[in-house]
Amino acid sequence: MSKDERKPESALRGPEGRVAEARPRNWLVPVILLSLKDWSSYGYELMERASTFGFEAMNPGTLYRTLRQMEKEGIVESTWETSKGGPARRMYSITDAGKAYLDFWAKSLEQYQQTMDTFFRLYTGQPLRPEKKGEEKK
Amino acid sequence: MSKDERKPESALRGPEGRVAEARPRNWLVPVILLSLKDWSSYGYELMERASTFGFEAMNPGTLYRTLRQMEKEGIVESTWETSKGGPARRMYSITDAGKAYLDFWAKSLEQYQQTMDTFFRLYTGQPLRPEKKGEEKK
DNA sequence: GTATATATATGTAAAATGCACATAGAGTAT
DNA sequence: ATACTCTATGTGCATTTTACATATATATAC
Repeated sequence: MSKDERKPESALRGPEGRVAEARPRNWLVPVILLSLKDWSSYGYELMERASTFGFEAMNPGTLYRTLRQMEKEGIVESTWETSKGGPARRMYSITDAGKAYLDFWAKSLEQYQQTMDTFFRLYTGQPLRPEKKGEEKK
Repeated sequence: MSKDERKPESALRGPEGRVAEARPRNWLVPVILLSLKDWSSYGYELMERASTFGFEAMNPGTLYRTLRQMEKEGIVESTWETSKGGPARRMYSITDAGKAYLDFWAKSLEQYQQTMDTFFRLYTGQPLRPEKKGEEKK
């Protein structure tokens, strides 16, 4: 990735100028963990792989900072790799705690997919009916 | 909803204490708009309805602030309703701009779902394979 | 009258994200 | 040799989003 081909990552905006992009929060962490689950890797490479998940506009600062934070939390660990040509790389690998976290996250994701399905059904289909005065819950 | 049965809204945390919730950012706005699309409503009621979308732990402060902000942006509008018993309610209804915004958001949400599907397929199924040195893209 | 449910709101802090910039090794062209 | 580019990692600061604690007021039930 050459230094000037980075796309601007300013968020999409809807008709009213408000940000209208369904981006998950904390998405970056699970993406990194999933990547590291099978092959250890380093920041620069992870950045490129992240595009697979729609993270094309990934910003280096955020990625590197997140990696360091994740290491502090014990879900990844790193060592310097100086053997290959070019600048040294900090090679990251996932820890057992990291795997556990990823599993946990995946479960949470399942739940959220259901929630979004509900949203869509209501959006495209039958309207959301509120209780009337006489039939309040309990 | 009585004053003390509010659940703590601290986010779900994974094994390492890290937040593990696949909720998209700014989720609240489309949820409100979808609710208002069919029936005008007010904050307190919206809060209860929001639970339908997995917003059980919605916090009043955030909701009311968001509603005011949305009004400033012109995607909802409000009037005071004093006719009914109890404290006055600020009744909100969706504007045309709000409908447009909701449509816009829904499109973005579809993309988001695809991204999550991809994530899930990679998580459960075939591993994510990085290019090896000899076979770089292009 | 005082406790409770209803209803709206603000002030402040913390967390997440974005943007701009800084640094440096190694290879390639001039 | 030196300038340029690609690779690679990072920091500082601002903004946006979300969370937490708390304040206020009206009506009804006891």
